[in-house]
Amino acid sequence: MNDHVSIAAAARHTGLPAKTIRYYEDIGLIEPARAKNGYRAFSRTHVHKLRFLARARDLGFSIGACRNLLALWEDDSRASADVRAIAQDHLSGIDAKIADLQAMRATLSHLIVACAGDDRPDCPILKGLSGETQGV
Amino acid sequence: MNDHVSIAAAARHTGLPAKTIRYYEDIGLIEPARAKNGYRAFSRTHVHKLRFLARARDLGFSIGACRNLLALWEDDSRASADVRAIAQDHLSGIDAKIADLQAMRATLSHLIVACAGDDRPDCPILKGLSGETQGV
DNA sequence: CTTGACCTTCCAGTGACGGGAATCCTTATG
DNA sequence: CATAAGGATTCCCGTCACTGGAAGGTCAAG
Repeated sequence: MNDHVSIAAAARHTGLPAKTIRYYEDIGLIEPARAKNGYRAFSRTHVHKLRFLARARDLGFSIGACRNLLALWEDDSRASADVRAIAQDHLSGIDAKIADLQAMRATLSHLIVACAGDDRPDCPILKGLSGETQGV
Repeated sequence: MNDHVSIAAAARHTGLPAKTIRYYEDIGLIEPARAKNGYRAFSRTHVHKLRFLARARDLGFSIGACRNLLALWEDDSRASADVRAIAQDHLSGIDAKIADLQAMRATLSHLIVACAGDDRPDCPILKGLSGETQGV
């Protein structure tokens, strides 16, 4: 019992805001014990889980994916293929987002390069946004 | 009056869902006229504005940035520098996001490569997420 | 006894819409 | 003339993953 820590300590150990930890309890990701006064009491295991969650979120996994990863993490008889599938899926999503952003970046930087950026009103960026095709 | 079109026609002309057009009116981006029956009536100018918004959103500009761009677009005495500043700012944001995603991508793909992805429980991905440093 | 640092719950807001209900307007058909 | 279909309207809730803040309970120190 003595090795349980408060939410502020759990926050310090994991880098997560206390608010976020409460939220994770709300949505059923963790179930910390309660002290007699009603305060949350986090065991070492819970802190470890929270650190796992923090890292997974840092890597961009959604809460849903984190839930699945956490379940696999706790399942000693898991198949690593299941974990890999989740990670691979997420990687595909990341790649898609990168591709989208790079396409935006390309268009936008073309427009920016073409724009004088002075005090005159003539502006290729606005022209591009209003649909006029730019000469190459 | 006759050259005004319904919201469905405006949606067709711009590629925006009708719901989105109503939302843009809600937040004050456009102010379509109303027919006697209460239906929205979009002039050619409004459709043009909506197309502008659609393209700007496609390039990832936030609604706030779109509002500013639209104001500059309608201001004949604008300075192209102001437009350029908004675009440049957005480009920086895109670059930051790309960098974030590429960092995630790097970590994640290392973990995926290291994972056998078979029916055994041993899994470098879970180990990585739980904080164990992987040997290089 | 009070102050201040914690902790609790609950409610509201974020960005940019999307889904769906309940209702109204117009036109075509039986 | 009744009605059905196909649009249009407003309004409210849900999304995702939190974040901020209010109102109040708990505890150790001075």
